[in-house]
Amino acid sequence: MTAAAVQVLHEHGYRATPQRLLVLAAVGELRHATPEQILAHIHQTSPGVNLSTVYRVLEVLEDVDLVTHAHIGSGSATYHATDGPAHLHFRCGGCGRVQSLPAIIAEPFVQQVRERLGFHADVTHAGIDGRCRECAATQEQP
Amino acid sequence: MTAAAVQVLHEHGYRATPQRLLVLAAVGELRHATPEQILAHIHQTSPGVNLSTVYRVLEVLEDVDLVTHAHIGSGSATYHATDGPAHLHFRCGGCGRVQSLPAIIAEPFVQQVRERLGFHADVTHAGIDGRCRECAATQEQP
DNA sequence: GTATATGCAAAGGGTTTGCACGGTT
DNA sequence: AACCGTGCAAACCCTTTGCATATAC
Repeated sequence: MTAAAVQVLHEHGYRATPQRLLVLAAVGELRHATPEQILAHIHQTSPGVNLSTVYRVLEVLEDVDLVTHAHIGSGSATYHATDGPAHLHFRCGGCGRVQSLPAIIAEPFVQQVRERLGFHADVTHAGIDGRCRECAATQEQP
Repeated sequence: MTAAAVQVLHEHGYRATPQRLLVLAAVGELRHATPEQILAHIHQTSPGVNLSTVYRVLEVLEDVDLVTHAHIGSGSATYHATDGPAHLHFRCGGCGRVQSLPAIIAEPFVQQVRERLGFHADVTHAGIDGRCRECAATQEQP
């Protein structure tokens, strides 16, 4: 898969640098990671990489559609690979855990919004806040 | 209504200061305003008010449930009064306009998420990105 | 060899905090 | 009169940017 990524980068006129492949690998392994988390993961094996590089690399990887980000909660954006089908992000305000569901389940909703406002909603871009089963049960506060 | 707000503040042990009433009024008039926008509005009549006060006041007003905020797009949170029924926010990535719909239309979706994950989704807290009718038609880029 | 990426450090926006003064109760 | 709330300034986090060096092509 890393070979495929090199391919994609080249096709878009980008160079395949170690940092770019490291970030891509980290995103793939972590699923839903912030830039800081990605850097921390990379530092376990490659301590030299810089945070600003992670930001710049993520921009490139989004441009070539290997990665997307979603705004979840109030903190940093979280990045994830665009390998599988589009999905929604549910972030628990109690424990911070992020769960996913295929984006298709929101289709009736998206359809209704389009009918009523003419608005084309991208439900994958923003995470949805709430409480996971466990935290809802234990009434934890955020 | 400002008298009612004074009442609510007092009930929660907060003082009814001019700044708090100014912020509440601004939020009511502006609908969907960022802290900066709220401050700008207030400065038209009361130039002395400080931005950090706006932040602190918004925190208080949220605590007593006179105001809520939603994260829309990548910028600052936007605040709005909790007078009407809960609603969803749709932000156009083309023109930046924010439209609303009653939150009830998302109930089937919320229900389905609860069934499949046990997750209690708060769909009002995060704005939904997309394209409004006009911008979707003209294919504008963000 | 050349243009692009990186590391570093500094700047930038938005938000929070410490402190002394001022205002509400 | 007591205490809470404000203004101001500085600190803070996250993200972006300028520049010289390093590196993929």
